[in-house]
Amino acid sequence: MTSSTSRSPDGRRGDLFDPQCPTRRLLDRIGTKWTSMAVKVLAEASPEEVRFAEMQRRMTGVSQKMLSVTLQGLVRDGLVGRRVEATVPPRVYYRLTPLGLTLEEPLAALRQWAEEHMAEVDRAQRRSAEGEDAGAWSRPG
Amino acid sequence: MTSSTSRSPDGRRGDLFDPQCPTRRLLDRIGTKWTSMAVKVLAEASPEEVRFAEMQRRMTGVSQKMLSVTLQGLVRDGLVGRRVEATVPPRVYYRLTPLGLTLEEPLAALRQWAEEHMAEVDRAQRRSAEGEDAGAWSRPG
DNA sequence: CAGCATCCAATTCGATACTG
DNA sequence: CAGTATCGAATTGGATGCTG
Repeated sequence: MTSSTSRSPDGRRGDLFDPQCPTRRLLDRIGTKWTSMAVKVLAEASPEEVRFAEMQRRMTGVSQKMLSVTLQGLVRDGLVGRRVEATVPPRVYYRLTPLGLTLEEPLAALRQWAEEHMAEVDRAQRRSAEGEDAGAWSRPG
Repeated sequence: MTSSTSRSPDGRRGDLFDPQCPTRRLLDRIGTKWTSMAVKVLAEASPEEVRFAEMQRRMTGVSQKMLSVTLQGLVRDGLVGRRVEATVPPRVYYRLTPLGLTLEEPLAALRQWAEEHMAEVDRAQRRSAEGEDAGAWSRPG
């Protein structure tokens, strides 16, 4: 109800195919390289907090900048909470909010799908790579 | 099948933090702009097939090129099947494979989350935009 | 320690033109 | 109709240097 659906060029219903659509926006977000990984790290620790450096350690390959950007986005979205200890040097802790925890559920389902089925995807890819004609879904037996 | 998490070859933490990891690869894929929307369109039609032009019509804003690239990826992954009618002009039909249908389930869960919670995300964003100090996750009243 | 600013490389996307 | 090819724009990601 935030914005009353922008008009599609062909005037069709503004389902989820506008850039404004929640699903679209969510997928845009979790599609960014490090977001879902950050959520997972925080979910695993939950309800414990995790410090910035610790997160970077667990998210192999993430740069300081990208972790920072990613967490900022999650905090802005209300999915992650941020707590600063004003010590020297400062310590910053993150953890999932209750809202973030609810997101972890469908995200975990997606991970499970990946672990169960990506091998099959790999096989399909290999078949395609071999120039299999793949007459479609009715394979000549 | 579930508990045998994919371990990295080097036997490290083995979790899902290598680029090779299935989850990572899946998220990379569904994170691309049009993939999940294409899956949704095909899922809605399933088990009926959908023609190329019809898909483009339903996916407002997608260009021919991007739809083509998106569908090629899905076909290569074994998530979508493709059938060509050798007429003139030719007709090409797409539909989800059984594997693709199983992906639609967790994807639908994600969409549902988005529809239920993105309004809350919007509110959080607005609060952030107003320069709320946000002393952390313990908010007063 | 945590994070910002800047610059640069890589990828993604879209518009356009062309083909069978 | 359903693509392919190509180019340029926009977005994204990564490395580095600097700050409190």
